[in-house]
Amino acid sequence: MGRKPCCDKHGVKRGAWTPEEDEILIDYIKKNGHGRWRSLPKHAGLLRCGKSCRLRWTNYLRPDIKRGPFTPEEETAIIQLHSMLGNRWAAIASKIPGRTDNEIKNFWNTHLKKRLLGNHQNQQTQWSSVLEPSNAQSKSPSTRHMAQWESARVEAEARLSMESLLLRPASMSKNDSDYFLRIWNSEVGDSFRKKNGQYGVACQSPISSLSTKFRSGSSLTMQRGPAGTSTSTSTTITSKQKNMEPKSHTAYAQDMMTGSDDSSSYELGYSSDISFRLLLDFQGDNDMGFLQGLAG
DNA sequence: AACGTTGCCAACCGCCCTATA
DNA sequence: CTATAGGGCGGTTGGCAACGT
Repeated sequence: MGRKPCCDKHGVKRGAWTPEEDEILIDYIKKNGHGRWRSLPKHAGLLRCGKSCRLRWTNYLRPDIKRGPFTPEEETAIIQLHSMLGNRWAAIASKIPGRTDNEIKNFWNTHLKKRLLGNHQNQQTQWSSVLEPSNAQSKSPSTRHMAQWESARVEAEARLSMESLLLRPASMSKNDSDYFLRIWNSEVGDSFRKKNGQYGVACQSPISSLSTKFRSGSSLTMQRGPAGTSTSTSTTITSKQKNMEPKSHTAYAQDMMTGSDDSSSYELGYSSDISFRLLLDFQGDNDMGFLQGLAG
Protein backbone atom coordinates (compact mmCIF):
# COMPACT_ATOMS: atom_id res chain seq x y z
CA MET A 1 0.00 0.00 0.00
CA GLY A 2 1.59 3.21 -1.13
CA ARG A 3 1.37 6.55 0.46
CA LYS A 4 -1.48 8.80 -0.53
CA PRO A 5 -0.43 11.53 -2.91
CA CYS A 6 -0.15 14.93 -1.24
CA CYS A 7 -3.00 16.16 -3.36
CA ASP A 8 -5.28 15.11 -6.16
CA LYS A 9 -3.41 15.76 -9.38
CA HIS A 10 -6.63 16.14 -11.33
CA GLY A 11 -7.94 19.67 -11.55
CA VAL A 12 -4.75 21.03 -10.07
CA LYS A 13 -2.80 23.62 -11.99
CA ARG A 14 0.90 23.09 -12.41
CA GLY A 15 3.81 24.98 -13.81
CA ALA A 16 4.77 28.62 -13.45
CA TRP A 17 2.78 30.79 -11.14
CA THR A 18 0.97 33.81 -12.54
CA PRO A 19 1.10 37.22 -10.82
CA GLU A 20 -2.62 36.84 -10.09
CA GLU A 21 -2.05 33.56 -8.26
CA ASP A 22 0.82 35.11 -6.33
CA GLU A 23 -1.42 37.95 -5.28
CA ILE A 24 -4.16 35.61 -4.11
CA LEU A 25 -1.71 33.58 -2.09
CA ILE A 26 -0.06 36.62 -0.52
CA ASP A 27 -3.43 38.14 0.35
CA TYR A 28 -4.65 34.94 1.91
CA ILE A 29 -1.52 34.43 3.99
CA LYS A 30 -1.51 38.06 5.10
CA LYS A 31 -5.05 37.67 6.36
CA ASN A 32 -4.95 34.15 7.70
CA GLY A 33 -1.32 33.23 8.14
CA HIS A 34 0.11 30.04 6.76
CA GLY A 35 0.03 26.46 7.88
CA ARG A 36 -2.57 23.89 6.90
CA TRP A 37 -1.12 24.00 3.42
CA ARG A 38 -3.22 21.13 2.18
CA SER A 39 -6.46 22.97 2.73
CA LEU A 40 -5.05 26.41 1.96
CA PRO A 41 -5.62 26.35 -1.82
CA LYS A 42 -9.28 25.49 -1.35
CA HIS A 43 -9.83 28.27 1.15
CA ALA A 44 -7.83 30.77 -0.85
CA GLY A 45 -9.51 29.84 -4.12
CA LEU A 46 -6.38 28.57 -5.83
CA LEU A 47 -6.30 25.63 -8.19
CA ARG A 48 -2.96 24.54 -6.81
CA CYS A 49 -1.62 21.72 -4.73
CA GLY A 50 -0.99 22.75 -1.14
CA LYS A 51 2.57 21.71 -1.43
CA SER A 52 2.99 23.91 -4.46
CA CYS A 53 1.59 26.85 -2.46
CA ARG A 54 3.99 26.20 0.37
CA LEU A 55 6.94 26.06 -1.98
CA ARG A 56 5.89 29.19 -3.79
CA TRP A 57 5.58 31.01 -0.48
CA THR A 58 8.78 29.77 1.13
CA ASN A 59 10.94 30.04 -1.96
CA TYR A 60 9.61 33.15 -3.60
CA LEU A 61 6.85 35.16 -1.99
CA ARG A 62 8.01 35.36 1.62
CA PRO A 63 8.67 39.02 2.42
CA ASP A 64 12.05 38.40 4.04
CA ILE A 65 13.58 36.87 0.94
CA LYS A 66 16.58 38.62 -0.49
CA ARG A 67 16.78 38.44 -4.25
CA GLY A 68 19.60 39.20 -6.61
CA PRO A 69 23.11 37.91 -7.02
CA PHE A 70 25.03 36.34 -4.16
CA THR A 71 27.63 38.54 -2.54
CA PRO A 72 31.21 37.30 -2.13
CA GLU A 73 30.56 37.05 1.61
CA GLU A 74 27.56 34.85 1.01
CA GLU A 75 29.56 32.72 -1.40
CA THR A 76 32.27 32.21 1.17
CA ALA A 77 29.75 31.36 3.83
CA ILE A 78 28.06 28.83 1.57
CA ILE A 79 31.33 27.18 0.69
CA GLN A 80 32.43 26.97 4.29
CA LEU A 81 29.08 25.73 5.52
CA HIS A 82 28.89 23.21 2.72
CA SER A 83 32.29 21.91 3.67
CA MET A 84 30.90 21.15 7.10
CA LEU A 85 27.33 20.19 6.36
CA GLY A 86 27.39 18.74 2.89
CA ASN A 87 24.22 19.03 0.84
CA ARG A 88 22.07 20.01 3.76
CA TRP A 89 20.71 23.05 2.04
CA ALA A 90 18.11 23.89 4.61
CA ALA A 91 20.71 23.96 7.36
CA ILE A 92 22.98 26.11 5.21
CA ALA A 93 20.10 28.43 4.30
CA SER A 94 19.24 28.90 7.95
CA LYS A 95 22.64 30.54 8.43
CA ILE A 96 22.34 32.85 5.44
CA PRO A 97 19.61 35.40 6.03
CA GLY A 98 17.21 36.02 3.19
CA ARG A 99 18.29 33.08 1.09
CA THR A 100 16.28 29.92 0.56
CA ASP A 101 17.57 26.39 0.47
CA ASN A 102 16.42 26.11 -3.13
CA GLU A 103 18.30 29.22 -4.13
CA ILE A 104 21.47 28.10 -2.41
CA LYS A 105 21.18 24.64 -3.91
CA ASN A 106 20.77 26.10 -7.38
CA PHE A 107 23.64 28.49 -6.86
CA TRP A 108 25.84 25.69 -5.67
CA ASN A 109 24.98 23.38 -8.53
CA THR A 110 25.28 25.98 -11.24
CA HIS A 111 28.19 28.11 -10.05
CA LEU A 112 30.17 26.97 -7.06
CA LYS A 113 30.40 23.28 -7.82
CA LYS A 114 31.91 23.89 -11.22
CA ARG A 115 34.29 26.48 -9.88
CA LEU A 116 35.40 24.27 -7.02
CA LEU A 117 35.77 21.28 -9.28
CA GLY A 118 38.05 23.41 -11.39
CA ASN A 119 39.98 24.39 -8.29
CA HIS A 120 40.09 20.81 -7.18
CA GLN A 121 41.63 19.75 -10.44
CA ASN A 122 44.21 22.50 -10.15
CA GLN A 123 44.87 21.47 -6.60
CA GLN A 124 45.30 17.86 -7.61
CA THR A 125 47.88 18.92 -10.13
CA GLN A 126 49.62 20.97 -7.50
CA TRP A 127 49.29 18.24 -4.94
CA SER A 128 50.74 15.60 -7.15
CA SER A 129 53.76 17.77 -7.69
CA VAL A 130 54.01 18.76 -4.06
CA LEU A 131 53.69 15.26 -2.73
CA GLU A 132 55.93 13.56 -5.21
CA PRO A 133 59.10 13.03 -3.17
CA SER A 134 61.35 12.97 -6.19
CA ASN A 135 60.33 16.52 -6.96
CA ALA A 136 60.53 17.72 -3.40
CA GLN A 137 63.54 19.88 -3.97
CA SER A 138 61.97 21.84 -6.75
CA LYS A 139 58.93 23.14 -4.89
CA SER A 140 58.49 26.85 -4.55
CA PRO A 141 58.04 28.12 -1.00
CA SER A 142 54.52 29.28 -1.75
CA THR A 143 53.42 25.92 -3.09
CA ARG A 144 54.96 24.19 -0.15
CA HIS A 145 53.28 26.59 2.20
CA MET A 146 49.98 25.96 0.51
CA ALA A 147 50.44 22.23 0.98
CA GLN A 148 51.17 22.73 4.64
CA TRP A 149 48.07 24.77 5.11
CA GLU A 150 45.86 22.43 3.19
CA SER A 151 47.03 19.63 5.46
CA ALA A 152 46.40 21.74 8.50
CA ARG A 153 42.95 22.54 7.26
CA VAL A 154 42.09 18.90 6.66
CA GLU A 155 43.20 18.04 10.13
CA ALA A 156 41.38 20.97 11.61
CA GLU A 157 38.15 19.67 10.19
CA ALA A 158 38.79 16.23 11.55
CA ARG A 159 39.64 17.83 14.83
CA LEU A 160 36.40 19.77 14.86
CA SER A 161 34.58 16.52 14.51
CA MET A 162 36.66 14.87 17.18
CA GLU A 163 36.14 17.67 19.65
CA SER A 164 32.47 17.66 18.91
CA LEU A 165 32.34 13.96 19.61
CA LEU A 166 33.92 14.53 22.98
CA LEU A 167 31.67 17.46 23.79
CA ARG A 168 28.47 15.90 22.57
CA PRO A 169 26.00 15.04 25.32
CA ALA A 170 24.90 11.44 25.26
CA SER A 171 21.31 12.51 24.85
CA MET A 172 21.98 14.35 21.63
CA SER A 173 20.48 12.75 18.62
CA LYS A 174 22.85 11.43 16.06
CA ASN A 175 20.86 13.20 13.45
CA ASP A 176 20.67 16.51 15.20
CA SER A 177 20.71 18.85 12.26
CA ASP A 178 22.12 21.76 14.21
CA TYR A 179 24.92 19.79 15.65
CA PHE A 180 27.66 20.98 13.31
CA LEU A 181 26.21 24.44 13.31
CA ARG A 182 26.63 24.64 17.06
CA ILE A 183 30.21 23.62 16.73
CA TRP A 184 30.59 26.04 13.86
CA ASN A 185 29.31 28.83 16.08
CA SER A 186 31.49 27.84 18.99
CA GLU A 187 35.03 28.94 19.73
CA VAL A 188 36.21 25.85 17.95
CA GLY A 189 34.55 26.93 14.75
CA ASP A 190 35.74 30.43 15.30
CA SER A 191 39.36 29.46 15.45
CA PHE A 192 38.84 27.37 12.35
CA ARG A 193 37.33 30.28 10.48
CA LYS A 194 40.14 32.57 11.52
CA LYS A 195 42.68 30.22 10.07
CA ASN A 196 40.74 29.94 6.86
CA GLY A 197 40.11 33.64 6.63
CA GLN A 198 43.72 34.48 7.25
CA TYR A 199 44.74 32.61 4.17
CA GLY A 200 41.69 33.36 2.12
CA VAL A 201 40.98 29.70 1.73
CA ALA A 202 37.60 29.18 0.21
CA CYS A 203 37.60 25.79 -1.33
CA GLN A 204 35.67 22.66 -0.64
CA SER A 205 37.12 20.57 2.07
CA PRO A 206 38.61 17.28 1.02
CA ILE A 207 36.64 15.58 3.74
CA SER A 208 33.34 16.89 2.55
CA SER A 209 34.37 16.14 -0.99
CA LEU A 210 34.89 12.66 0.26
CA SER A 211 31.45 12.28 1.70
CA THR A 212 29.90 14.01 -1.27
CA LYS A 213 31.75 11.79 -3.66
CA PHE A 214 30.57 8.74 -1.79
CA ARG A 215 27.05 9.96 -1.93
CA SER A 216 27.23 10.60 -5.61
CA GLY A 217 28.98 7.36 -6.26
CA SER A 218 31.94 9.05 -7.82
CA SER A 219 35.40 7.68 -7.81
CA LEU A 220 37.71 9.68 -5.63
CA THR A 221 38.36 7.90 -2.37
CA MET A 222 40.85 8.10 0.41
CA GLN A 223 41.93 4.86 1.90
CA ARG A 224 43.57 4.07 5.12
CA GLY A 225 46.25 1.50 4.93
CA PRO A 226 47.34 -0.87 7.66
CA ALA A 227 48.29 0.95 10.84
CA GLY A 228 51.52 2.80 10.57
CA THR A 229 51.91 2.53 6.87
CA SER A 230 52.15 5.48 4.63
CA THR A 231 49.70 5.43 1.82
CA SER A 232 48.52 7.67 -0.94
CA THR A 233 45.29 9.00 -2.30
CA SER A 234 43.48 6.66 -4.54
CA THR A 235 41.26 7.24 -7.51
CA THR A 236 39.87 3.77 -7.69
CA ILE A 237 36.74 2.46 -6.11
CA THR A 238 35.82 -1.08 -5.35
CA SER A 239 32.39 -2.59 -5.68
CA LYS A 240 32.31 -2.81 -1.92
CA GLN A 241 33.02 0.88 -1.64
CA LYS A 242 30.35 1.67 -4.15
CA ASN A 243 27.80 0.13 -1.82
CA MET A 244 29.14 1.80 1.26
CA GLU A 245 27.18 4.29 3.22
CA PRO A 246 28.72 7.71 3.05
CA LYS A 247 30.75 8.43 6.12
CA SER A 248 30.17 11.62 8.05
CA HIS A 249 32.95 13.83 9.29
CA THR A 250 32.15 12.57 12.73
CA ALA A 251 32.49 8.97 11.68
CA TYR A 252 35.69 9.85 9.97
CA ALA A 253 37.00 11.46 13.11
CA GLN A 254 35.80 8.52 15.15
CA ASP A 255 37.87 6.24 12.99
CA MET A 256 40.83 8.46 13.56
CA MET A 257 40.34 8.33 17.29
CA THR A 258 39.69 4.66 17.63
CA GLY A 259 42.11 3.65 14.96
CA SER A 260 39.40 1.35 13.73
CA ASP A 261 40.45 -0.18 10.54
CA ASP A 262 37.58 -0.03 8.19
CA SER A 263 40.56 -0.66 6.13
CA SER A 264 39.25 -0.81 2.66
CA SER A 265 37.63 2.55 3.17
CA TYR A 266 40.19 5.13 4.04
CA GLU A 267 43.66 5.75 3.13
CA LEU A 268 44.69 8.81 5.03
CA GLY A 269 47.33 9.54 2.49
CA TYR A 270 48.41 13.10 2.72
CA SER A 271 46.74 13.52 6.06
CA SER A 272 48.88 10.84 7.64
CA ASP A 273 52.62 10.63 7.49
CA ILE A 274 53.21 13.32 4.94
CA SER A 275 50.88 15.77 6.54
CA PHE A 276 52.35 15.09 9.96
CA ARG A 277 55.73 15.89 8.55
CA LEU A 278 54.41 19.02 6.91
CA LEU A 279 52.62 20.10 10.03
CA LEU A 280 55.48 19.45 12.36
CA ASP A 281 57.58 21.36 9.91
CA PHE A 282 55.18 24.26 9.94
CA GLN A 283 56.71 27.44 11.32
CA GLY A 284 54.49 29.56 13.46
CA ASP A 285 52.10 29.24 16.29
CA ASN A 286 49.83 26.37 15.63
CA ASP A 287 47.34 24.75 17.87
CA MET A 288 47.85 21.38 16.32
CA GLY A 289 49.29 19.88 19.44
CA PHE A 290 46.59 17.26 19.36
CA LEU A 291 48.29 15.80 16.34
CA GLN A 292 51.36 15.14 18.37
CA GLY A 293 49.13 13.16 20.66
CA LEU A 294 47.67 11.27 17.76
CA ALA A 295 51.06 10.58 16.39
CA GLY A 296 52.12 9.30 19.78
C1' DA B 1 17.82 34.52 -39.80
C1' DA B 2 17.33 29.87 -38.34
C1' DC B 3 18.57 26.25 -35.71
C1' DG B 4 20.97 23.73 -32.06
C1' DT B 5 23.23 23.84 -27.58
C1' DT B 6 23.98 25.30 -22.98
C1' DG B 7 23.03 27.35 -18.55
C1' DC B 8 19.97 28.91 -15.21
C1' DC B 9 16.36 28.57 -11.97
C1' DA B 10 11.49 27.90 -10.53
C1' DA B 11 8.81 24.19 -9.71
C1' DC B 12 7.95 19.47 -8.99
C1' DC B 13 8.57 14.77 -7.04
C1' DG B 14 9.11 11.39 -3.75
C1' DC B 15 10.94 10.20 0.54
C1' DC B 16 11.32 11.05 5.30
C1' DC B 17 10.21 12.64 10.04
C1' DT B 18 7.09 14.30 13.55
C1' DA B 19 2.77 15.17 15.73
C1' DT B 20 -1.59 13.72 16.71
C1' DA B 21 -5.88 11.19 16.92
C1' DC C 1 0.70 0.88 18.81
C1' DT C 2 -0.88 2.27 14.35
C1' DA C 3 -2.51 5.18 10.73
C1' DT C 4 -2.67 9.49 8.85
C1' DA C 5 -1.90 14.45 8.07
C1' DG C 6 1.29 18.00 7.80
C1' DG C 7 5.35 19.64 6.53
C1' DG C 8 10.52 19.57 5.53
C1' DC C 9 14.11 18.13 2.69
C1' DG C 10 17.23 17.03 -1.25
C1' DG C 11 17.33 15.55 -5.97
C1' DT C 12 15.56 16.18 -10.49
C1' DT C 13 13.07 18.19 -14.33
C1' DG C 14 11.24 21.37 -17.72
C1' DG C 15 10.86 25.79 -19.71
C1' DC C 16 13.04 29.74 -21.11
C1' DA C 17 16.71 32.87 -22.42
C1' DA C 18 21.29 33.52 -23.98
C1' DC C 19 24.78 32.11 -26.80
C1' DG C 20 27.16 29.83 -30.64
C1' DT C 21 27.29 27.99 -35.33
